[in-house]
Amino acid sequence: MELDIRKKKILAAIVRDFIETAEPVGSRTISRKYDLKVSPATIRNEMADLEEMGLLEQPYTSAGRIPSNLGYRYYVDYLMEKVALNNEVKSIIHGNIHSKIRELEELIQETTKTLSQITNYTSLVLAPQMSMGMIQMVQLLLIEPGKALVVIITDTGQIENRILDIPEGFTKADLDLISSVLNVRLKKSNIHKWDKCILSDIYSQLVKQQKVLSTVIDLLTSIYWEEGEDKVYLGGALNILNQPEFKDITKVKRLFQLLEKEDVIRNVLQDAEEDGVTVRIGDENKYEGIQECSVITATYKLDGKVLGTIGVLGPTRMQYPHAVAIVEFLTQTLTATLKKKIEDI
Amino acid sequence: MELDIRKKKILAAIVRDFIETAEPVGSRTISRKYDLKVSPATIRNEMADLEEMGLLEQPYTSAGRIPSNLGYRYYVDYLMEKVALNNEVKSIIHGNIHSKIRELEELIQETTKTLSQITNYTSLVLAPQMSMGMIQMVQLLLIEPGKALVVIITDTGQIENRILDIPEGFTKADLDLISSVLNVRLKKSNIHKWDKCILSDIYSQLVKQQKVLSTVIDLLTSIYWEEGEDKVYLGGALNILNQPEFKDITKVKRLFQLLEKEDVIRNVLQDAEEDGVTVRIGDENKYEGIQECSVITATYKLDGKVLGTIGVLGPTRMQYPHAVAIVEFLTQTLTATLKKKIEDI
DNA sequence: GTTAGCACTCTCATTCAACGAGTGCTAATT
DNA sequence: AATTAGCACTCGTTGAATGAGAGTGCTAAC
Repeated sequence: MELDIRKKKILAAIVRDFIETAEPVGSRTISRKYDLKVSPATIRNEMADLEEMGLLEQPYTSAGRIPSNLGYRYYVDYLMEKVALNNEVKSIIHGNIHSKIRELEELIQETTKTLSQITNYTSLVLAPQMSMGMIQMVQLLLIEPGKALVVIITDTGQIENRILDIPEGFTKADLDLISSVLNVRLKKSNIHKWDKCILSDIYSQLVKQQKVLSTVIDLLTSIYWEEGEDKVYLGGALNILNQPEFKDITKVKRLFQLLEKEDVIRNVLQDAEEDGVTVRIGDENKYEGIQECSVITATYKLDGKVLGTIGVLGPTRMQYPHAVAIVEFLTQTLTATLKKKIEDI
Repeated sequence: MELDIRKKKILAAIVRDFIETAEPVGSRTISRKYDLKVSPATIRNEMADLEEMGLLEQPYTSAGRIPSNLGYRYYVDYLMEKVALNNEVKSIIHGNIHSKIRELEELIQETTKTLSQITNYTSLVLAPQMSMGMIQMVQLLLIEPGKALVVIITDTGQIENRILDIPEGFTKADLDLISSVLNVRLKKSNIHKWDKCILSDIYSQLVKQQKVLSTVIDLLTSIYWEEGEDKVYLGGALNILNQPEFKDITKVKRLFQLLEKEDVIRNVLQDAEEDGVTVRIGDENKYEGIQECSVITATYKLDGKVLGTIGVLGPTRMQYPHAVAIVEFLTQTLTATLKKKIEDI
């Protein structure tokens, strides 16, 4: 859909004004507030065109216009200008999200809180349950024949446990041997930096226990990378109540009933594109209850691999430029912080 | 405050009617719906008296009456009759809360959910973080001189870890010895049933390690009894939105902002009396945001010791008899279920 | 192509009256 | 002395009428 320059300007003005005021925008307002150097009458004609194209809507005859979902989409795709975050916001983000936070869990909680606070929308975050520390100790224990318990202590003091199937014949001595070799080789090492060298070294020392060993190594890695499903974080749900479109309690209820379900949030977030910021406007969302809302998402990464997603949820009448900028900046900060943490260790 | 029989009847009728309809109750309604065999005029006189005593209020001149907080209090203390729960409700409770649920955590979650479901109010539950299982394995590991890790596996598959200070001189061999003795003696035993006999037996076998041993035993016990602060559970928060008194979004917001804070819920619940059902009506509650609400609480126990508290929160215009009955029955069921579980093990 | 002018539409807030539910008081009744 | 019928009065609610205001769409002029 190609629009001439003036139509673009008018559409942008209407979207901006409506986002700001939540009131239908009239031709007069536009020609007064945004200096388009044309009379209201001209703007009216253009608005009629834009409505015909499906970019604008009229709540009722002879009210002002409001953007349709398509209108928002056009605005987000072609009209919206990138805003620069002011330094205050940046410093809040940097103050809250920094590499001194030791565990991923905490980092994510902080992110969730920060995101909802600075956007004034509801924040959604998806994160793997992953530990960031390095190994301080590994110990394999025989629980019963064929079953071993692997205990890992990280330098952050976290203790992780896993139960492992082992060959029936394995004795306590075998496990102790594996434990001691692993301890010597892996102690104080960052699991994200293990390389072929270290690993083959270990394998050569434990030829006999090779099979169990590889399972244990997999296990150690898996503890750091993922344990079960990604966890969902929700912040600032009450911010929704500040939006005039949610002064009706039944809408609030419908939305909250959705947000109560972790699956829903998970699905919403997994809808994000791998790169860049994704904006889902109104009925572009799959769930009925959030089709009066927009969701802005982006992923954060570690070693080029997508770790999780952050997002904000607000009314379709959302401060897109601002929210997009924040989501973008926050994922970048998060990605950078994670990278720094891994390197620091 | 002593009331004559007729006044009591009238007060009870007004409270009941208002709880049901949420509309101010008039003299006519009472004489029609509740057969008091007196005319509206008489009832009017009585109502004027009751208002003077502070038990009733008039929203505005010549509207009907509604109960004041004091009126509810009188109703709850003297007028309300115990209702018997119908079998359907009982069987739902018994279906959800039973001794086959292995872990306390799960039992409590189920309780929270059930409570909000059958009352249609918001449920609040306070529970210790305590494990119900018996020990399958105990192992002490040397992390570094002076520090040991205690790993406990319960029969429910839960794994618990604690770090323990030990004398510097303690060797791996010492710890292994303690581990093996504990394992032999405590395996498959229910920690809630340990008696002097078993313990002194263990102590006699480990004279040398006595000091560490007693720490370990304390530790084992403490894992089962408490680890840090009691945990707060919240269920059916959205039920609040069904109440006509919360059709105003600002009230909803104020309340939700309170319920977001675990401390608040903890305080509200810790306000419960140790025995029986406690009802806090309106401004009897300490927090301003819930002074338009009532909270009904009761404690559940294990071995005569209070373990935690359950409660429901609703508008002051609450189905007191029903809610009290449910809270009472649910704590009894919970207490009985816990007892049964301990015995069964 | 743009704009001024104007009639028209629709919402919103206000006013007003009628209504109804309910009270409080008085006087009559039991 | 307690109860009740009767009645005037109060106050919120409802619905209709009204006018103001915002904004449109169309036409004709620029």
